[in-house]
Amino acid sequence: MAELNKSYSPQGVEEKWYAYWLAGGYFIADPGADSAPYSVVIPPPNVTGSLHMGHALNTTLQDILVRWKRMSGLSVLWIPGMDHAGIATQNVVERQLASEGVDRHKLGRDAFIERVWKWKDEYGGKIIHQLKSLGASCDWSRERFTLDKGLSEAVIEVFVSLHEQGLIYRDNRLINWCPRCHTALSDIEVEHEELEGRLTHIRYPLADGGGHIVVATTRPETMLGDTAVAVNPEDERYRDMIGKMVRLPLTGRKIPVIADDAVDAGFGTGAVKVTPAHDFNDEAIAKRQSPPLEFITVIGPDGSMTEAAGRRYAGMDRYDCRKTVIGDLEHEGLLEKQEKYQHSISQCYRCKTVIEPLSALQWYVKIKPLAEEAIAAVRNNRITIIPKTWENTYFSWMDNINDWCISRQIWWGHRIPAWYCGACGEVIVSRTTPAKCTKCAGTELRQDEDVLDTWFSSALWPFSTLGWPEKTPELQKYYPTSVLVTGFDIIFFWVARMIMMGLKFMTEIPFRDVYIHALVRDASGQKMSKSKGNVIDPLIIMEKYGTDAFRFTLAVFAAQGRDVRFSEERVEGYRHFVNKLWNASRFILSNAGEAKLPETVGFERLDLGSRWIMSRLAAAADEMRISLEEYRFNDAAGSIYHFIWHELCDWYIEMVKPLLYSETEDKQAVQECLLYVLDNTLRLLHPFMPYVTEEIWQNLCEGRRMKEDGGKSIMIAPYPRSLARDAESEEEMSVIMETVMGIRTVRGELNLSPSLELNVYIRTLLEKTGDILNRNLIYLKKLAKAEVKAIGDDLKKPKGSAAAVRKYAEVYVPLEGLLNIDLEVERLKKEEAKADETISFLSRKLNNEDFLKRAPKDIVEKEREKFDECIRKKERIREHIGKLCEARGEQ
RNA sequence: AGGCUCGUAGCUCAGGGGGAGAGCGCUACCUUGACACGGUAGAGGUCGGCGGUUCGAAACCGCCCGGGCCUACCA
Repeated sequence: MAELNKSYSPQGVEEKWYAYWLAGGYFIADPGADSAPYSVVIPPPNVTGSLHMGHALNTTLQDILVRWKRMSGLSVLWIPGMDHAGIATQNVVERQLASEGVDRHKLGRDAFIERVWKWKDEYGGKIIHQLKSLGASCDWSRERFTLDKGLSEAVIEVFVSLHEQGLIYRDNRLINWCPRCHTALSDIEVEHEELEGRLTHIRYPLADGGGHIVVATTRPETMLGDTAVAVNPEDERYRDMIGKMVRLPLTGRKIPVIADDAVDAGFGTGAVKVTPAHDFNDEAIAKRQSPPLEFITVIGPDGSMTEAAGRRYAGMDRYDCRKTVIGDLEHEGLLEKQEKYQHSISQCYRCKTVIEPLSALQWYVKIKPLAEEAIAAVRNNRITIIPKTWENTYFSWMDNINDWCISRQIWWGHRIPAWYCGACGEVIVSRTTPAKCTKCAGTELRQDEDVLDTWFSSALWPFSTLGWPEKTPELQKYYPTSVLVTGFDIIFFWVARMIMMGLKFMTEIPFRDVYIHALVRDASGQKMSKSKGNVIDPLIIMEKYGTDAFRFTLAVFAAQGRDVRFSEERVEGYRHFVNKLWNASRFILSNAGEAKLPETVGFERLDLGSRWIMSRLAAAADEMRISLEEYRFNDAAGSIYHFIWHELCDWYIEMVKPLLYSETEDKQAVQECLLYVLDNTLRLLHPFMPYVTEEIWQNLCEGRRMKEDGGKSIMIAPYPRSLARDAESEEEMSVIMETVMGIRTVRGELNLSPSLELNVYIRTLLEKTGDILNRNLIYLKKLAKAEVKAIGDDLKKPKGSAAAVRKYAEVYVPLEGLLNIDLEVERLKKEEAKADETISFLSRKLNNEDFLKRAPKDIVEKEREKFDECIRKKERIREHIGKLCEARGEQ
């Protein structure tokens, strides 16, 4: 065996084992396997992306599940891949072009797309390497990209098929337009932000000269496109004006005063200017009127004013125009006032540019019929959302869902499979490029210039990545997938749409569970963002503390329903844990002698400590399994942490040292037990800390495996389960532990040197105690540095002794010559006071008739026992104090 | 405006009807042959406030205060 270094350093280790796993093909799924499937599709990161904390958490949690299931014997497939991120990627490449003084229109569509692919090959997919360094055990042989040939075919199939079923249609209405990205966006791609703006009050003179009507607006520049002023029909103030005309300032146009219920008489002046072409509300009002109001588009796709805005304003940027309009109104004496006003503005989720509602012809998915089934799937628990509280979010969105605008005016993406006939205007939607018009047989066909929303293709991800529409073995074996692990921010973008599409095209849910994990924030709870400058780069953390410590920290933080506040100190803390494990392993391996790693260890030949640690190992394994089954990653991590540090290291390793350093018959059994426990511990921990566990495990196995037939890697070693518990040794061990801690408390509280061996007398209070202690004196000697002088149930406390009073026993430490007795008296008085508090609390409770009558019997019984126990304890403490005072008097 | 969520040790957070837990930090002592990235013993908390339900509330319910988030077409 190679000598292990004194402390663990991850450098080199991580790369080595990742390469080893890849070479061994351990990540690769076998659809032909007999074992039950467990499959996960990664939420595909953007091709433009680089690893952030969110990815790190997301990937770590999936990897934990996947490694755990793989070790548990399931046929595991974890599909990785990336999303082509239409708008984001196009933006990146357009910026690149701009720096060369070119724009995409100059370049032309084909050349541009070629350029994006080139970019993708060169820079895209950085994140894939980063996922690998996190340890992600994805099946890279099945990596997919949303613009792959296969996935593109799936997209076309779905589009055409939905169109055939009347679920995709084309319509002209207001859309969310990003003037910078130059494309339409769906409702959920728009972010709302509360900002302080201004509410401008403008006078619109009545055309008949009889006064004016004041309207209030946050967007004065749109007045140039007003086609009405609306008031509430019930509003007495304006009732007479309905039907009259007003003169629209700065334009000379005359527009009517109309009535509409949507107007809130209590807001502003109670009169609203109506700009149907630039406001969603106004559009609705316009369409409700009969005849419908006119739409005048005064702002163009680039965010500047159109000719229709008037010669003075045409070509102006919309914000410059706002200033100009206000100035002009003021000049004409029509500006009533401007007041500060808090309101929310809509911005593009990619570039934060303020959205401009524009009227345009776009493609839509008719969503209600799809949503109904998707709602039902969650309602009937065919799909479980964990934590359950996110179901509310899902339902409330799905219940109020609007049709999905899926066309984007960009080039990078799946081009819409629709063609327009130049001769007759027919729209032909087709899986293949049509040769001639289906209506007039004209050959002058032009394909739609637009591409589909990126999310349209990612909605198909759970089955398109498995080969659909082909009937592949993968699809057969691994659909539906087992779980989707993701953040809440994309419940709408994906989860909901994946469910709709899965149900529609596979007639089956896409995943059984949806695990919604937290958002990673900075230490003060702020969302990490580049603009705030509070981003912590996971790669730097991994470099600094090691990937294992980082992953473990994420897992420990990942409690359900709460966001993660990331703090570097905790990563450091868990790096210490990695090092602790490393050193414990180092100890075990260097003290295992010639022992082989046994496949099982029989309890009968083991000492108490070994039986105890075996039982505790079993307990930890059970806890971890239950926790992982319920996606309680933090609890699973906590269990193994506690086991390794506070049971294996603090107690077991310490207590077997005397055995290992001597030549007793028990020695080999202990060595085997140590190896066995280490082996199982590493396997339990492996899903959380893949690298260090592999590194140690390989050292452990070298030359020590009884059989050489398996064990190439810990990642395919069986996950421990159903190990045997042993209640008796746990019970016995707790007697030892209590006793040891009693002696240590005396030592610590009285400040006796750790190197000083103490003479100890023990009075046993339970029948079994004496026997247990007598059989295990060696542990007391080692763990408490105590020489036990006498044990007995009628033992008298030696004069001038300190005492520790426990449930099973009282421990006496004669202090003669060790220190002054005053200190011990003081300490005991503190204990007495504590006991008094407990006694008074419990007696109040036990004197309460209602409690005795109504509380469950076993609780009452337990409280009574506690009370009795406490009374006895107090008596004993008093006794000790008395004796010490006596002794002091004699001194 | 609705909805969700959080408030527990100095800090970051678990827990959850039967007198409070972890990590880090802090104090004292300790270079004991795995580990000072360590060991032992401690200190430290009216579990945000007020009501209610209950024999019993930090936990369940209501209100309030204070954070955070998500939805929504009040111009």
